[in-house]
Amino acid sequence: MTVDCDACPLRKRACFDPMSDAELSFMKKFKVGELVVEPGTQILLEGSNSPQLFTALHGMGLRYKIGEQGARQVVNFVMPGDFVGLQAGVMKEMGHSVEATTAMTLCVFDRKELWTLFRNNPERGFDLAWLAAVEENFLGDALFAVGRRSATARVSWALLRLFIRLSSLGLVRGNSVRLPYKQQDLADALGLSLVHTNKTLAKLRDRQLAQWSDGRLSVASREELATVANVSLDEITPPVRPLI
Amino acid sequence: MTVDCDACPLRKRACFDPMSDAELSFMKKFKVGELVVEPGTQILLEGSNSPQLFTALHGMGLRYKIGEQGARQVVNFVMPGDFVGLQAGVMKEMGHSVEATTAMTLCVFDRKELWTLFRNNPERGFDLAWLAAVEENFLGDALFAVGRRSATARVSWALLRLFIRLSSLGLVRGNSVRLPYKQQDLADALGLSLVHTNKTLAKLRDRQLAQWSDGRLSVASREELATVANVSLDEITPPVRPLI
DNA sequence: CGGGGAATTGACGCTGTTCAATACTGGTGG
DNA sequence: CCACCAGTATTGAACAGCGTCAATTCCCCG
Repeated sequence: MTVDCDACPLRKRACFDPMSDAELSFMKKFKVGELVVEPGTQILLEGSNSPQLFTALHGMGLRYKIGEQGARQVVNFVMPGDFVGLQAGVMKEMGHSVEATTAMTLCVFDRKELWTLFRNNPERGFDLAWLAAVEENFLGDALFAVGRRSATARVSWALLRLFIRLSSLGLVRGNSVRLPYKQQDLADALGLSLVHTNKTLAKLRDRQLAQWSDGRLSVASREELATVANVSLDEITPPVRPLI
Repeated sequence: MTVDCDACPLRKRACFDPMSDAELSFMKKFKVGELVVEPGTQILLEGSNSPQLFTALHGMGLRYKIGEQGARQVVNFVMPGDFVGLQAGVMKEMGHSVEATTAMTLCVFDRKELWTLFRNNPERGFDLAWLAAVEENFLGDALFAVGRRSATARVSWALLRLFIRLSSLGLVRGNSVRLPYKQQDLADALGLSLVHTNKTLAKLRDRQLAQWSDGRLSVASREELATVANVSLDEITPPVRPLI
């Protein structure tokens, strides 16, 4: 009982480019199935060469790298609409692992068909390059945050970015949204220790800037949080992007 | 007096995929000229939408972001064979600025032709996605380095990565290579202060691990430097990649 | 009732920042 | 030819942001 692309709940979101009929019918062929996983499941492993590519449909996850001594760097958060496995599809292997944080369901594509995508559907190929460029752009921002911002600004930046991203997906109710990660995940994304992340979150809570507890994130004023994070709201707002 | 793609000195390098005759003839049409700039010249500006895309032919440069208070984060180093402007070509605007560190000459492409590239030359389109994926992969590594490594390991990682990269371009003579950057550039790439970068470089010099002075970098033993950097040599070695 | 994962909080100190002074270089104008 | 200057590299000293260690609490689950 899989979701038909015609009825895809993501397509209608304003944060994605509208899809032409031709593209839609191509996607229906391209999609070969669905993957449903429980929380904690590894979806892709760093260094592996998966035969399958995915687009997240429901649920949220993490992209991360593990270092020699077990240090973990979270590279990005996976949300509905995200394409997963581009590196495996285009290069030899993945540069990071992907893991489900909540229960997830993902559209499954056949890696071998990726090449026919580029040949027969150049627009979709262009879109894939777009996605890669957006990801590159984000990682540059993350690098800036980790390299050049204080702990308070860093945490503010991350929370605001997550909040706005979830907002564009239509998941924010009022001024709060479900954020099903652990403090350790955020710490590993920002290059901070768990303890200091916790204390920084407490400070933001005290200052009424952002409240994240029991898996829900509330942001009273995006503008104030942006001020603390030291970013302008529009440089943090993701562009409308293709859905694949 | 521009360089003809037939005679392109980069194409022969083993670090680039060989180019078919068809690809070669396409590149000759795609290339519309050359840009020659002096050291310090801005090539692309963050947030701008350049009508032109480039491939570095000679010389070296920097990709970087500037924050609100003038903080700078170097996002990558530009070397011969690097494609510059992908983000501008595929998204609305560049996510970072690009500047020439030395004198540079770059092949110039017309941004409007990018779309015909995807349509008429799917292999080249695929290659562009590949390049974007490689860049994404690198930024993930950089994020890991900045987020999770000590200053000594970080500097070692960067020097080793630069060294190996230049080595694959055939620029290393003996065990040393020209590295025309300032310590400030390296500091801004690694999220360190200039002072501490300087002291860390001095330590590596004392320990005979890496010597970088007067614009030349010498590495006696890649293995030892890799040990200090806490990486394996092959995870730091760039893949053979397409040249565009 | 017991156990394990996550969040929280305090104490302590190391790693890296900031401030500041010095030296060295090539370039410029008198 | 030399004084002067700006940019870069180097080094020392004081300080602080953040990491590490450790203890406690809360909560879910068996």
